[in-house]
Amino acid sequence: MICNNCNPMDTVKKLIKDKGQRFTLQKKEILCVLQRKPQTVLEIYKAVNLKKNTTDKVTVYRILANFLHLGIVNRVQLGDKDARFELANCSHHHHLVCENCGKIEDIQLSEEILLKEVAKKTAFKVRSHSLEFFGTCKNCQ
Amino acid sequence: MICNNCNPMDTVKKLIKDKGQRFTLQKKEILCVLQRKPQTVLEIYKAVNLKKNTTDKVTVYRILANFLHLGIVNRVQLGDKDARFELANCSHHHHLVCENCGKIEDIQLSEEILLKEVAKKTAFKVRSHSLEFFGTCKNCQ
DNA sequence: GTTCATGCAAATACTTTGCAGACTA
DNA sequence: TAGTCTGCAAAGTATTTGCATGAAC
Repeated sequence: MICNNCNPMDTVKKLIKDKGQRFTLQKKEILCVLQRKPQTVLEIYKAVNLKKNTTDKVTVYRILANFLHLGIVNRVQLGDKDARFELANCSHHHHLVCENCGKIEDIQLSEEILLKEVAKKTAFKVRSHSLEFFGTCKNCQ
Repeated sequence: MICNNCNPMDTVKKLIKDKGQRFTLQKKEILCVLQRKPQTVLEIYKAVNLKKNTTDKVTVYRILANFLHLGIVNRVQLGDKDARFELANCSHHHHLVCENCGKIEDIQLSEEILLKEVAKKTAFKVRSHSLEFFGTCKNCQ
């Protein structure tokens, strides 16, 4: 959806407008916040309202649901209870979640071997997969 | 914790008793239900009360929290919103989640290669990982 | 100006806590 | 019988819905 090689903001703006929807201040701010890392609804809500109150929590829920539907964001589950949202980049990647400081790093792996293994072992047709690692980051060791 | 080669019920009973806790009817029923597949709190609650009402929803929450703490169950996130609980078997495995019928199959893979790749690429120390596949099962194709 | 999106209030759903009575060992 | 566990009630969070006002185009 959103490619690393192009400006996410412009790509998303076009996508939204093409659907006959409005590109509002609130959507812009949430996109901006999401550029940093995968975040929970609460984290996004707080980040957006850090300087001045611009966005209601209900609006965050609604915009995220909308973005999810349009494929602008992905929902990821990183061990803990609540889901996180991250920009849907072209490049497929996985996460390294530090159990000590909560830092989330991205990593790209060659998992084709595993996909082949699944294909060989079962009749299940894989559409997507999620792979997350939990442990301690460099700083926390 | 609970090994495939031994009777889960007896193993768990011993584990609970060793901690000075009671092995109640409610715990027994929840264990029985979990033997089938990973399930959400609501699914477990309904399954347990299918024949006759024996267990309050609050009790399901409490027992699951207790089991989680004792390592009797694991919490797994399979794409959808709510967490599922499954018996913690000796054998590490992953899941094939059918997006059509919701069926969940277990699969064992040789993922050492990926763990080595992570070790080579970063300084992150991996303690555990989760790997789930989403797609369509044999029946739904 | 038209239409969609947001904010507020309130409803609904999910999860946790407190306490008295019931049950396990 | 002692001490833990459960059920019920209620509090605390999280998420969704309805509707009038405000913003985008």
